[in-house]
Order: sequence, then structure tokens, then C-alpha cells
Amino acid sequence: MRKRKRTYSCGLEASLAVTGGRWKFLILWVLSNQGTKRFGELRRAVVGGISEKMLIQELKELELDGIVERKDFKRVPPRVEYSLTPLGIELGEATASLCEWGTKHIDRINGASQKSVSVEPGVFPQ
Amino acid sequence: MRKRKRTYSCGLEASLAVTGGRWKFLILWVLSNQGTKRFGELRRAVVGGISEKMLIQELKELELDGIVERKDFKRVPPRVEYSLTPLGIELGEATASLCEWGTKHIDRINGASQKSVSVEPGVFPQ
DNA sequence: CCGTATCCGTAAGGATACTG
DNA sequence: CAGTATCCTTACGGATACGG
Repeated sequence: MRKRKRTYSCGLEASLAVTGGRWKFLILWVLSNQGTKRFGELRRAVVGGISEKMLIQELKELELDGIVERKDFKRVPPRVEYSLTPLGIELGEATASLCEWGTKHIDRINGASQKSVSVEPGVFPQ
Repeated sequence: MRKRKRTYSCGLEASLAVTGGRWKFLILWVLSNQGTKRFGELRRAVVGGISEKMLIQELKELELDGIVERKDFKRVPPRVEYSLTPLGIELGEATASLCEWGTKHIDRINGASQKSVSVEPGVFPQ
């Protein structure tokens, strides 16, 4: 399942090894902003509609990487809570600026692909 | 090729729509730190060994999103230079903290516990 | 409620050859 | 040098059904 093929010599590459894929950033973001969550809560909170399969898979990998902590209450009905480790909290903070950039330019991004290709040099409507 | 299926309501999701995939962050990082590059230079500078096909594909998408600017000198032999737009520069700055996180914790990510990591010269300084 | 287990389609991405 | 054009393989990720 998980094959960390090689070692990383570049910081960004290492970060991407941990946060790669479609969902990890978004999961991280929920836990970073909304704190500890149960499995079902987390599933509903992640934007885009993640499947149970993907959520549990990504959580396992994040746990292996020391980003996420899993607490199983071993009860019936089951109750499991996920939260960030200190390392995960740091990583969450590191993504804050990325989120801000997206928020700031979201209108432009949402319209980028339909627009005609010719954009006047140097001009960036905002 | 590019199908931006929907609009994004979350800043992080919007950012990921632009920077998603395996290579875009790394391309962005090169242009952000090393400035304008020719096609071949860029290809050699991106860590991990990107193919020509992927590089040109990602560059086109980044150009459509207003992140990268392409300058064609229309000469023989061909000379094309890629650089970041103001929007791209901003985005590059937003990824800096992510790179720092990776650099800081690279030992742990690489598998922890073992030998120290020798950072090869020529990759991203940090 | 919190997962596991399969099946399966798509597309991301690599390899190679070719062009102006 | 800077791309195009194909072919091909993998794995990402969705859908569904089932289990403790």
C-alpha cells in the first residue's frame, strides 16, 4: 500500500510525500481548524465528499507519518477520535498561507479555465 | 485535458486545484527560488526527474491559471523562457512554510531513526 | 458507528520516437 | 532546443457490500 520509494533530499519534496494525494491537505485542515473529530464527523467535515475508504486510508498513512493521532475508546457502539500530533499541528500551520492565497484569489481561480487565453501582459485583474 | 469540474468554495481547495498533481509545487518552487528558466534548464532543475511531457503539460496548466508566464523568443534554435507572474510569486511565497516544515522534519519523514540525511548539493538550499 | 473487503474505471504519468 | 505524438502501465480513488 504505502511505498515510500526513496528518501527525500529536498524539504518540499518531503512535505509533499506526507501531504500528497487528493485528500490529505483537506483532512489536515479540518483537524487543524476544528480540532479533535470523530470518524463520522471528520467525514462530513472534509470538503468535497470523501469516501469512507479514502478517509480511513489517508488517516492511516497520516498516522504512520506521525501527523495524526488515533484514539480508540473501545466501546460499543464504537467511538474513535482523531486529532493532530504536535508535528501535525506544525504542518497545519505551514499550510495556512496556502489557504489564504486560495481564499484571496478564489474568484480568479474559479473562472480561470473558461477564459480566453489572451491575457494582456502584466495585467492581472483582481 | 483540463476539466475544472466545479467551483471552489474553500480557499485551500482552490489552491490545491492550481497546485495539484505531483509536479506543480516543485516547478513552482524552482521558478520561485531560481527565477526565470529556459525549458531545458527547468527540466533539469526540477527534483525527481520530470519527463518532457509532464513538464510541458503542467506548464500549460499553470500558464492558464495565470501562475506562469511563457516567453517565446521565436528563434532558431528555439528559446523559450518561463517565469512567475505576480500571482505566481505570491503563491511561491505561500509554499515557503511548507518547504521549511519538510526541511525541518526530513529525517523523520525519510523513515526516522536511521542515518543522517546527506543533502546533495544542487538541490534546494535551506 | 467505525470500519473491511472487492471490484472496477479513469486518468496520471512514464517511455519512446519524431519534428521544426 | 523545445516541444508533439503515441502507446502503455500503474495506482488513485469511487461504488458497493459486508462485519464487529
